[in-house]
Amino acid sequence: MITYRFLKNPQTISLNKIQFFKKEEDLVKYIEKNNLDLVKRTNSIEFEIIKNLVDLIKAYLSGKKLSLYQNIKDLGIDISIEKKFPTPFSQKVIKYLINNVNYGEITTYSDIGKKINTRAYRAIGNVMKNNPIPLIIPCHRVIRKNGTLGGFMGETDDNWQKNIKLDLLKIEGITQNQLKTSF
DNA sequence: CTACGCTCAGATA
DNA sequence: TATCTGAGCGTAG
Repeated sequence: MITYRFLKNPQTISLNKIQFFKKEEDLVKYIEKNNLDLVKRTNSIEFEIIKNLVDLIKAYLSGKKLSLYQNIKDLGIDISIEKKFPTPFSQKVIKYLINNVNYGEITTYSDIGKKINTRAYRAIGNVMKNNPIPLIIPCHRVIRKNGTLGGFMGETDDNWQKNIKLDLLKIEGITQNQLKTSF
């Protein structure tokens, strides 16, 4: 699910979150709890932008080699990195990730630490954990130094969320032998 | 200040 | 190999 706000001046959308749900039931609950407005707005600028965004994500998921981050910026969609990552440390991590880890590449928490000159590997993981827009900010491309996957969307145990991380890497052409185990 | 975490290297069996 | 332990450090409360 993608949540956003529609901005009036200039007319564009501000991306809020991208979330995954294990069951449809969980999605419905989330919508009710947060009182989300699901009305379709055809024939509007808003609809056009959203359609472009969804088309982009679908293209990416079907294997088209494109930088979601760059393409989405080109659509004029507001991502507000600085608001989503308010601290200097988290901005360093995310900016490194965006600017240096391209489609089909993987890196490790340890590598990022070396590049930004810190040993706070777990803290780097915590930044990723707080990434509200996975896929677009490609934290799925960051794995552990020993070749195992590491966590994804707040989870470190073997579960559906790590499978999503693995699926995304497979889509980008990462092969099993670039990872240590089947996980 | 305390507690926690998408980590890591080293030790142990 | 698998599991445990402490170091390490940014962040939220």
